Amino acid sequence: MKGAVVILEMPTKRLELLYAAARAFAEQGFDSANINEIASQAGLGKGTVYLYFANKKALYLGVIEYTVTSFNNLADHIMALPVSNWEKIEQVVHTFLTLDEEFIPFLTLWARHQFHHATEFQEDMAQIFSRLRQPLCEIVAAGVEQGEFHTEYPETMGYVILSLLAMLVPELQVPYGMPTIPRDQRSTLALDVIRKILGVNLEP
Amino acid sequence: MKGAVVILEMPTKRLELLYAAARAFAEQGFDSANINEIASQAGLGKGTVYLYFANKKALYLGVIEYTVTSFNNLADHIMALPVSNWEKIEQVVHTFLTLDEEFIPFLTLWARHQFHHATEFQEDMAQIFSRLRQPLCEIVAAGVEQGEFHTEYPETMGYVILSLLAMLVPELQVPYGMPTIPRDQRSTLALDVIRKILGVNLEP
Amino acid sequence: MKGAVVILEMPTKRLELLYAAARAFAEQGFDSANINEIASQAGLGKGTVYLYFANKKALYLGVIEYTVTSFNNLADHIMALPVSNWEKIEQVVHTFLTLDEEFIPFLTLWARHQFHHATEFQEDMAQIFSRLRQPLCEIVAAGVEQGEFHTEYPETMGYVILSLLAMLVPELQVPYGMPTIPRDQRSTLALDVIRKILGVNLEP
Amino acid sequence: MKGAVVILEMPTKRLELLYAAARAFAEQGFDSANINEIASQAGLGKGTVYLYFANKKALYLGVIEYTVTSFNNLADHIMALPVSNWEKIEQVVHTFLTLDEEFIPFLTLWARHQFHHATEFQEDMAQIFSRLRQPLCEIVAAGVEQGEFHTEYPETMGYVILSLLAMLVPELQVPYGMPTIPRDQRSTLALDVIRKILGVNLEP
DNA sequence: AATGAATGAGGCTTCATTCAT
DNA sequence: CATGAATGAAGCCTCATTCAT
Repeated sequence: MKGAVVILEMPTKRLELLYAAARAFAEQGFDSANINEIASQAGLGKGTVYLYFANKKALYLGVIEYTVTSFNNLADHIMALPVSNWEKIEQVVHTFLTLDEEFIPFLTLWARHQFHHATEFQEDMAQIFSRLRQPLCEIVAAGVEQGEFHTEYPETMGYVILSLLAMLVPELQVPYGMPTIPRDQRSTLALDVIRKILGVNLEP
Repeated sequence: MKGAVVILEMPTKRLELLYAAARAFAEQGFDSANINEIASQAGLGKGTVYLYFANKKALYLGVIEYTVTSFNNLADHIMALPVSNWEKIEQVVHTFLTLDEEFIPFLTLWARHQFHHATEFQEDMAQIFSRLRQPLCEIVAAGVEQGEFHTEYPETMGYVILSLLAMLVPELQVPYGMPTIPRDQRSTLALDVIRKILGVNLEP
Repeated sequence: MKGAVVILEMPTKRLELLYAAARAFAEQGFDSANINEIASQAGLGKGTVYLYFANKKALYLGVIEYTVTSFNNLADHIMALPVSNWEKIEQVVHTFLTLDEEFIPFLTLWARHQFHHATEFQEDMAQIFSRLRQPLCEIVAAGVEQGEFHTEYPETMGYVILSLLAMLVPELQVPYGMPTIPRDQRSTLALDVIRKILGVNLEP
Repeated sequence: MKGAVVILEMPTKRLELLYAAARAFAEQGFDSANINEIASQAGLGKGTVYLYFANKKALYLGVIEYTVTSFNNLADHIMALPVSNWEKIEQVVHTFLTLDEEFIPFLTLWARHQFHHATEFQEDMAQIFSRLRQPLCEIVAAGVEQGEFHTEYPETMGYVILSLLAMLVPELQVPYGMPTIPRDQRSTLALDVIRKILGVNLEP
């Protein structure tokens, strides 16, 4: 339950609820997910959910909130490392592609909102997501400024790279569509493409 | 109602229903979309919907089916052009980035299922999506074979390019997040990145 | 279509409608029966039904009306025969147990209302059924008066006999429950029981 | 609520629901009966019905199930009495003709299915009704074997007697049709006819 | 006289939410 | 803090009925 990303302090029950809810929302979507089932999965009674969250929407937003905070913790950690921009990118890639399994539901929900226009609560989501750091954007921008990377649209490239990473996580992809790249080749592939996109010179 | 992509022959009522449904499903998702409202939007009574589609699910699948067929028509057209692989890619990029406005809802639904693990009817969706051509994958594969492009993962790169294009359509993005690239720079940006990814030599 | 009981003059289409409706109502009940299906069975379009009957209820009452009239025709015929009361009973038994197959649905509807408190339109039904002759009641009453039969409740015994006859028609019985008496023994059995009930002396 | 026939143990709410449902189904039939109204009659909210029964059909079958069990309890009691077959018949007649008023709806539903080919759920009904004891059939068969009664069709005569009893309960009859026999003469009349049918010698 | 496309009232059912314990 | 029995709003779907042709 406490993956590397979890630093937030909160009562265990609330956390269990967030994880159970994340699984349900990721698998079934907001409307189809069932409060009763989420409660059971969290080892709680149906009514108890309402002691922690005002209603279903608040629970959903709580999950998203937790996701953003967790991602930010990871980002903060990487951004504070005393390494080159390229090495930071390597860190982000590695971190993203080796996330703990029980964090996948949060990743799924994040991807749904980050890239493809999920329908729930645009306004509230915008507010929560405004707090989300985009380390790749920051790194690319810094790298461009320092002449390490070359691109005219640093921020956009940050998102393009993010999207690339998302495509390499099979759990984020539909069963049909893209072929699955073997686990051990994902980082290599990703870094290879990123290098091309950012015009990074191979070897000095 | 008849954008460039619409070639299918069908009763006007059914078509109006598909467009109204696509708008509703894209905006609100399957569960939240309201049959009654869709009917009204299509200028029909609630009950009339059921003359054309057996139930809400069938309506949803009908929309997806229509989307796939429309995309395939576009793909067929481009793939039949007697031009180089790179020029075909230019065609795909251009077509994708200038889709008719009333096709956007279909595009939204497509993206939701293509990239991010929508929860609706996985089995039925898989069957319908198995018919979807991926012209970019085909073009990249052909280009690699003919020495025009260079990559070790042609199919994956096809999807990466697709994802890149999706990111450049503001209607597919959440209001927060990625900055919007001006309309007239999108193709240039896209082609620039694609060239790098595929290792295409810049004309002298 | 024109069994022995049909004497009423009416347009063929209306008659076909009555027969189709009788089959549907008998098999599925008033609520479950489907106007569209009845129309098809009668070789008519859905809308045409409403040229002959104001609505579903009127169609149902039309069927009942037709049933009553048909039964009365049979009764009138038998009651006019110049034979003994016992021979009239034999006639009724014979007629009842050898009704034309296509009259069975009407028989079913009649039984449903005669004996067991069907729920539809009590008021209207009462009015229509008030026209129904009960030849067995009349015969028993006459027989008692003439010393041919012996019972203190002639009318009730008329209904008891009627009920007995209904029990001997397999199409009126549920698939579980009462055993089916072979066709050729039904009259014998019925007459035997009736004789006992009415205290008719065996042989002269 | 607890008539002589009620022995089953079950939550009060479920029982109230069964009684309210029985009344509604008996009066209006399966289709016309309204779940919302049944719930109100039982002093419950609409949604509560679904805590006890999966759907309308299950509620209906629940009522039938309860009916069969109740009847069987009565039958078991009578069949266990250490008295002659004729006295058992007297018991059945008495019991049948003095059933508690609030059991009448169950009686109505029973009669509808026992005798007249109700249209609801033939398959499920057959299964439930296969559990229904027919004490009259059993008694007649025993009586014939012991030389107490005389008939060639014991089982059929059991049903004939049952039908006779049903005719003597005014609540089972339509308002038109058979005349109502005064309450205090019903047993006498029934036993008189039964004696004749079964060839029982009149006491000297 | 005949049709069937279109309609919308009505009813079953689900499930988020409440609240007495 | 915890519970789950009870609720009723909301929405899908059916089908009798209408009406333009």
